[in-house]
Amino acid sequence: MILNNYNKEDKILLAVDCIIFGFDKEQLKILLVKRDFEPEKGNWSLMGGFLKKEEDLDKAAIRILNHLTGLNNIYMEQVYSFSKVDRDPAERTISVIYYALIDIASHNKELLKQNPIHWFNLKDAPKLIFDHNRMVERAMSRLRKRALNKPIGFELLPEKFTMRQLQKLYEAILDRKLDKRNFINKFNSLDILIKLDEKDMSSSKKGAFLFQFNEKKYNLKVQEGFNFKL
Amino acid sequence: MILNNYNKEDKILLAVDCIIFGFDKEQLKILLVKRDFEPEKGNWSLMGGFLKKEEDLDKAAIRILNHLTGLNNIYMEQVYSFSKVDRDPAERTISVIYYALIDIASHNKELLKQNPIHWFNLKDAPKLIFDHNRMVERAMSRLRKRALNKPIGFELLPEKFTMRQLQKLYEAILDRKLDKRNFINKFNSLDILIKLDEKDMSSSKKGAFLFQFNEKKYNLKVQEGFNFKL
DNA sequence: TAAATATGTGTAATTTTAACACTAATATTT
DNA sequence: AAATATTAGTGTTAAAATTACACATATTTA
Repeated sequence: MILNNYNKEDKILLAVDCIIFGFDKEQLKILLVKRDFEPEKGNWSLMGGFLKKEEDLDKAAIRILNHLTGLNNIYMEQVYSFSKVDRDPAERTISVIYYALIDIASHNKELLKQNPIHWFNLKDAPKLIFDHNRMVERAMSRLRKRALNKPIGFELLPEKFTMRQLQKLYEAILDRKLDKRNFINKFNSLDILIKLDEKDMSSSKKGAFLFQFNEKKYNLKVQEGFNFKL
Repeated sequence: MILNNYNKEDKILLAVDCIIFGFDKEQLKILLVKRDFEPEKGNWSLMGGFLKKEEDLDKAAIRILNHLTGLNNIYMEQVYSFSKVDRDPAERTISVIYYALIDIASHNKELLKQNPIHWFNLKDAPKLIFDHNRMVERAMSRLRKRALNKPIGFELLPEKFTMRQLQKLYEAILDRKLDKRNFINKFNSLDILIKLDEKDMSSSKKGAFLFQFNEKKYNLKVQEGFNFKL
């Protein structure tokens, strides 16, 4: 009745496109690539590639990210599949999008090797090929939801960070100012940060204490039913 | 650099599987189909089909739902893509899942025409083929999120409903008891229901007032920044 | 030693959520 | 005709969460 004969069915190209978010002290950024073949040669694009027969989508996303940036062990998450018939004028292609989160500072060396890729501030990213701008929007909205429901600094900040950096990150993702005291109070009440003795002296004369995520404690609490909620 | 040559790439079968949720006074249900071909012939399965070259995923989901149930104008939403290499032993297939919401009572005539399909209570649904049980779980978790962030009765209830029915629906989706008075107070404060003069006499001697969603008002409020939050 | 700069801290008011129990209407039974 | 059984309908109070808000501290540089 349903899938009665696999052989008759259409087979289709399946692309994976990656929305790579990075954070660098102040601004939320996105990594784009200059496309070097037709159609749309020379225009800015997300990083993409095609799914191979012998890999699943998660693997493909990891492979594509790694191939284009050299990066490994990056947090990625599937977001949505785009499938308008004419979305790619060259050929019918479905694109499954993934977003990635990167702490720019601690990965910049690897990245800089690569040629035609560039970090843009999310706010002034250029027009992208095909439906890629809409993909970015959707990934962004997913990122926003995630930020409210899971701690996000694990991936998008250096291992040690100041409260102010953490706050800036949340402000960038949520795109609104947060109150300094309320933010700190809130995070303290969640009790998933470790305050270090070290200070970061780069941002002020007084210096600011560094913190770390207590991932172990966080995971334990989650197991016990804890629900992060900013 | 990236997608350098479309022709070299693998093309793959793309399935769409539908998780069809229904509600019937008390219970959240799911519509399943008995598979009538190999592999897994005779076992219960989600409704599925393959994407055709000339349609996008949303269209395919609508077509599949309609073909198997006769239903039209049903709310559907894309959830996630499943892609494990060996998920379908017959052939490499990616499956994009959609969930649908149906008011069972007002559609049962159309549905009953169809042969090997059956409503199961979600709680005692059978083991399904392939990764379909995991698909149901994921769709369910998406439905739960949606219920907390958007009014859901538009699709899963008859046009006119009692407060008690609405509450039962939310209880079924969220899988926990809610307090009657708090629930009503909350919904009243949202101010998106119309209280009718009519009563439903089927559930009690006293009768219960019927309500309707005020979709126009709801949409207006959303435009003005209103955020439904149960 | 004065000025400049970013850090760090607590309380009170407001809003939201959660807990909770009785009366009303009416059909059915005795 | 009265008693009973059943679901509908309604408000208040306590607790918790969120928001708003201002000044002293440490240190470098002028």
